[in-house]
Amino acid sequence: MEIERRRGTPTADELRVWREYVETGERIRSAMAGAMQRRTGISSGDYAVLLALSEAEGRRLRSSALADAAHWERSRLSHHLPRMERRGLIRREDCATDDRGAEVVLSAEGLRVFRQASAAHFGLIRELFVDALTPEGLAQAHEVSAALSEHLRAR
Amino acid sequence: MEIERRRGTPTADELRVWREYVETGERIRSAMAGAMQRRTGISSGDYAVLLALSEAEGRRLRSSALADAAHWERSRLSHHLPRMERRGLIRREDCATDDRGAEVVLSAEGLRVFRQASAAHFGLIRELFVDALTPEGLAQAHEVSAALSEHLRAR
DNA sequence: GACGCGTGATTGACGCGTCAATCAACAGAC
DNA sequence: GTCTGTTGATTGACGCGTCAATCACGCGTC
Repeated sequence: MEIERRRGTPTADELRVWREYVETGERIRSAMAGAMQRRTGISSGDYAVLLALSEAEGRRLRSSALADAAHWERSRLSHHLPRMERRGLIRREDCATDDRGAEVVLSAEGLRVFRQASAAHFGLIRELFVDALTPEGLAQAHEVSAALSEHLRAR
Repeated sequence: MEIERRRGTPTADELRVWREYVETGERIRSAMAGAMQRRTGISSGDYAVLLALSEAEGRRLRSSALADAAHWERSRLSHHLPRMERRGLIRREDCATDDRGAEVVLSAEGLRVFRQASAAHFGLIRELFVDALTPEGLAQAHEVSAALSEHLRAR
């Protein structure tokens, strides 16, 4: 019966599509990360932080706000920021209104690197993703992602 | 802010689909990894190694063959195997025909864990992926992955 | 003003991944 | 036999990510 069948092991076809989906995604992310590193010297993580800061009021954010903006755990940020600070991309300042808090500030160098990285990032999105797909393909990618995403959300 | 379309710069729509694609993929992988860890106590990496070994002749492989089967770098394997050995999932033996080589052998415990993990793995593929998609959605996922994959290959 | 609790942020331990360097053993040329 | 270059595999340094524990401050209550 159908309900019963749906609960079982995926078919060979379904498994094949799953594997394709996962492996392709992995290769694309890895290609993106590698090319960003080579072309601009920063990682995807760095880029996410720089992006969030560049869009913030005064190019500065409380570190928890930064974590929220990038969908990161705070502890991940606490590990990552010292590495970026060491390279002069950001600096941390004490928060005026809350002595517990820290503010993360985009440095001039960080802004410069970010602008450069953005161009590379957009170029790579086109090279790796957009150029690979027809307009219908892009629409399909949207539908598939939306379906998967909605299913995850509703879980 | 005026958005001037330049060669190489994706449109807002294209960017949105890209972001959806990447973020959804990330969430699915992370959900898979987390659930596997919780339900079976092993990571995706462990699973890949156990899978390759379980399919091998005599449930043993030269470590380079194992690396190839899992599409891993050898050094990654060299770091990973001691962790798995410590937990009794595999053991390493000297290779009879080549004194440089090592053979990785699936232990009885490793096989037991693998069988259990396989069931969980298949179940999760259905829960996270197959159940989210209609048959047409599955076909679309295949087409999109194939197009992206082919584009990457041809790059 | 002292106590208790929630919250902002960091730390340490550990797993995971890549890269470059290393080391040991093989294989062919001489 | 011994060079020489190649191959199988490991190591160390470092970046990255999560989890649990911790520290420091803010704030309401008494």
